[in-house]
Amino acid sequence: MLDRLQVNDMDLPTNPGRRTLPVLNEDPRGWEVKVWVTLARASTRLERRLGHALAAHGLSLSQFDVLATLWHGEGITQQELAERLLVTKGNVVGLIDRVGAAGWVERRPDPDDRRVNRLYLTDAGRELLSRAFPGHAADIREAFGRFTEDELRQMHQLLERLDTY
Amino acid sequence: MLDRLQVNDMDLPTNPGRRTLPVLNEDPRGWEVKVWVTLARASTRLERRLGHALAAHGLSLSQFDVLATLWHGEGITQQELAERLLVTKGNVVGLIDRVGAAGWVERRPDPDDRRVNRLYLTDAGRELLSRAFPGHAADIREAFGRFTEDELRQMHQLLERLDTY
DNA sequence: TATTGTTATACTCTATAACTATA
DNA sequence: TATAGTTATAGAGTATAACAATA
Repeated sequence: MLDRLQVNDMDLPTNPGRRTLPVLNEDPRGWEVKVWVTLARASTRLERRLGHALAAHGLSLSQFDVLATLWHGEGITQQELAERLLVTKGNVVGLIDRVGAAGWVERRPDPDDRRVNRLYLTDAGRELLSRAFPGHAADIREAFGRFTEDELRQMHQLLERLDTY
Repeated sequence: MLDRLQVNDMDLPTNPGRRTLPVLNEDPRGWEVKVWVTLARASTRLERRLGHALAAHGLSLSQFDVLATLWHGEGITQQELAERLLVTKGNVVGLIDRVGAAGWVERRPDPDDRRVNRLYLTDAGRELLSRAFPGHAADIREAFGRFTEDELRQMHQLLERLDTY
């Protein structure tokens, strides 16, 4: 497994197209900023690591998200996908163009509403996902390996509440 | 405060109150994947919200990170900045070019090692940061507003462990 | 009129790698 | 030889906005 990646002449984790991470710890009155900094940093580092692993399959993290979303609900519209991925419908066009060009996803016109495209995994897409997912899940489990199940439940509950504020 | 964000001609749910984004919940044996999905989603949503607020100051989240990092340690080298932001030194050149062009950061040659640049906030940069930071911190506090201090400590502790796995 | 998807534009960020000038 | 920074390239993601087709 790869712990670090040779980048340039410097050791760094990787992942394309995504943001760097925050760094500001000095809020005098509360833990909120500290928690956010740590959250963002942990998230970024995991994104880099997972993104790098997925790159071996020719997938970006965003593209993996598209495929995994379709895996759960084939036949959704581009608009629905946009809402789930928290991006605009304009961005979805580009995303689907790319995974479509790779042959993993296809648009099918909705017979009842001619404005709508419904999205489906191709056989190749399903196959790719079933090839990529196990390692991906294993990487995630490794990252969380030091937590007890109780702690994982706790984390999940806290993050759900944060996500729905 | 903004509850929804006007994106395009679509209302993008800045807080859809429900569904999980990235996207794979079916790991039969553990909570790890679920926790990661929730973590990534919460992080993404907060990034979007905070990034949008910072844009009012002409700052991207990454640029804010640069400024905030220098606020903590002016005089660091580009290489050191790269390590703190978890990006390559090549990427740092672009980052500093941009915040430098805006007049917020300057490179000064190290007198003892002529390969090295040391980075400093300009007065404008310091002023911008002191203008942008309070609202930024307030947004963060608002996002974490539903947690008790005890829960915040808990979260921080859990995320620190995750970050250093 | 409202909605779905498309197109166009501009910018930011990231990855990779070769290059320079120093040390 | 090794290190700090630069340059070059390519691509991905995002934000914004106007547009066409359809409802």
